[in-house]
Amino acid sequence: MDLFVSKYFNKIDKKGRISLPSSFRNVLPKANRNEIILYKSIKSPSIEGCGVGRLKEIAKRINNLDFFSEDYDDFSTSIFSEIVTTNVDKEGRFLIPEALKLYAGIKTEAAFFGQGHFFQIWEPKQGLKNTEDSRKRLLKEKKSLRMMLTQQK
Amino acid sequence: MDLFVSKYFNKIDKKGRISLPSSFRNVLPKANRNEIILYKSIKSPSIEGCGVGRLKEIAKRINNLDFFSEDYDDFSTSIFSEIVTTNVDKEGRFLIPEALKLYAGIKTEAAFFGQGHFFQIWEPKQGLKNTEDSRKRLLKEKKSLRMMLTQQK
DNA sequence: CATATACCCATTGACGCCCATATAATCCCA
DNA sequence: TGGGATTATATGGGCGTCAATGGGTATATG
Repeated sequence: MDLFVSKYFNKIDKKGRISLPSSFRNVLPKANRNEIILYKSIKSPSIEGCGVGRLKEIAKRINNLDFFSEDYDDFSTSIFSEIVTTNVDKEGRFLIPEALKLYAGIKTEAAFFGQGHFFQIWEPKQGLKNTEDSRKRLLKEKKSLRMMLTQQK
Repeated sequence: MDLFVSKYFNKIDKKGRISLPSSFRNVLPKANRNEIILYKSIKSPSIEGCGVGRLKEIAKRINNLDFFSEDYDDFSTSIFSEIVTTNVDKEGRFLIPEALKLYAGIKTEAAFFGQGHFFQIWEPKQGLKNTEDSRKRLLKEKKSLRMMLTQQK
C-alpha cells in the first residue's frame, strides 16, 4: 500500500517525540524514510504532512511560475517558508515543532488521519469531530456518496 | 533535503556575525559550503541569498527577459551589480554587509525565510508581516494555493 | 598601526542515537 | 490447530553530539 490510510492515536512523550504510525512510515520512499515535511493545513486547524518527494514536486511547479512576478514570491513565501522538515528517528518518532502544535491545539496526544497522498495530524477530539462533520456533510448528499462508493471503473 | 525551507530567527552578535541556519548550510554544495552570495531583493526590502552555484540560474532567468526592454537593464543592473559574496566561518556564521542590513532594516536580529532554491533575510517583524500579507493575497484565490499543494503529477 | 575579519576555544540547550521494555501481532512447529 | 516463541510497534530514558551564541587572539590589509 503506497497511500496514507486509516487513523491512529499516539502519545507525545516528555521529549516531545511522537511515533509516526508504522503504516505511514512504509508509505515513505525507502530512500528518504527518515525525513518528512509538515505544514499548516490551509483549510483546517490541523497539520498536514508527507514525504519529501512531494515537496520537490511542489518546488518544480513554483519554479515554473514567472520568476519576476508577485505570485512567485507569494507562493514561494507561503509554501517554502511555512514548511518544516523533521527527522524521523530509528524508532519512527519525530518532533512536531511548537508553532505547529500550537496551530493545531495539540498538547500530549495527536491523531493521524490518512488522506491518501498525505496525512493530517489533529488534536484528537477536534480530529474526530472533523471526521463526523465531514461525514455528515457527505450524507446530506447521499446520492453523491453512494455514487462515489458504488460506481464501477 | 536540497531546498531552503522553513524559517529561523537568529541573533547578530557584537562582531556583526550571524549564524546561517544549519539546515540552510546543508543545502549549499559541499564544495563551496563556506561561501554564499547576497543581494538586495528587487521586490521587497529584504536580502536574498543562495550558494554561488545559483548565479548561473539567475543569469539564465535574466537572459530570458527581452534584451531590449527596460526590464532587462533594470534587473541586470539591480541584481548583478549588487551581488556580494560572503564567507561562512567554521561555526556557520557570516557577516551581513552594512549596506544590505540598512536596505532591510536589520539591526540585532534577522529572520531567514526558505524560498526553495534561495532564501530571504528580513528584519523579523517585517518578515512576519510579509508572510501574512502574501498568504492573504493567495487565500483570496484559495483554489490556486490549494492546487499548488495538492495537485498530483 | 588600526580596524576589520578569520580562527580557535568555550558554554548551553536541544536533538539524535542507542538501548530497554511492554504490549500486540505473527509465526512456527509439535 | 493450539500455544509457546519470535518479531514489531509504541513508548521511556541515558548520554553524546551538534547548533547557536559568546569571546579572546592572531592576522590581514590598507
